[in-house]
Amino acid sequence: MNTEKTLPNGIIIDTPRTLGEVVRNKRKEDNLTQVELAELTGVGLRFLSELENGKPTIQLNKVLLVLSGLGLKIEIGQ
Amino acid sequence: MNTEKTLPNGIIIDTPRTLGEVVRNKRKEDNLTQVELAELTGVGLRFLSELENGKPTIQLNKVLLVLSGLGLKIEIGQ
DNA sequence: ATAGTATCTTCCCGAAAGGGAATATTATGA
DNA sequence: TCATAATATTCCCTTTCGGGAAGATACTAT
Repeated sequence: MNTEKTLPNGIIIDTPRTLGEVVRNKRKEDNLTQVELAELTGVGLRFLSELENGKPTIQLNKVLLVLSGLGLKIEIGQ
Repeated sequence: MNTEKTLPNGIIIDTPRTLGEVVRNKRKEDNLTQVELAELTGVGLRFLSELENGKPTIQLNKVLLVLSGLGLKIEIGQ
């Protein structure tokens, strides 16, 4: 996992795998199962499993749903 | 509470449409056509057009390719 | 305004990949 | 070990992607 932080609480997402690790870590911090998070965010269990395992070809809107449900913000900059 | 809309040098991505706007603006700043950016990043012209227009169901890895090609970083935080 | 040009969007096709629901596997605890 | 919870994977149908080309807009100069 990429633990480099450029800003407080900000993690650079360079690959789908990094994204998956961020999601899994936050979900566990929040003491949620995949089933609970899936229901909370309106995505399927399979999707969530694949997201956390770094599948590259998942759809953007569902990623945004999950991040939003976890209270995470996504930011783009130089 | 945090009333900041963005973190330093960053734009919060809340929807696919916002992402599309960021990509289009950066591409134009760099004086690239869609054809040029598509070739540069290895995605199709149609994909790039759909990305810039906010299509929700595009694939994550291709988004990352385009952002990387534009020299943009993606970051996740609270 | 009009012509001409550059750029962007949309259509078709086949191949590849996505998603939900169901099933299988793995991890955890008594 | 065995039962249960949690996670990963399979089945089947739908959707996306790239490529090429046509259609639609935008831009520029006269």
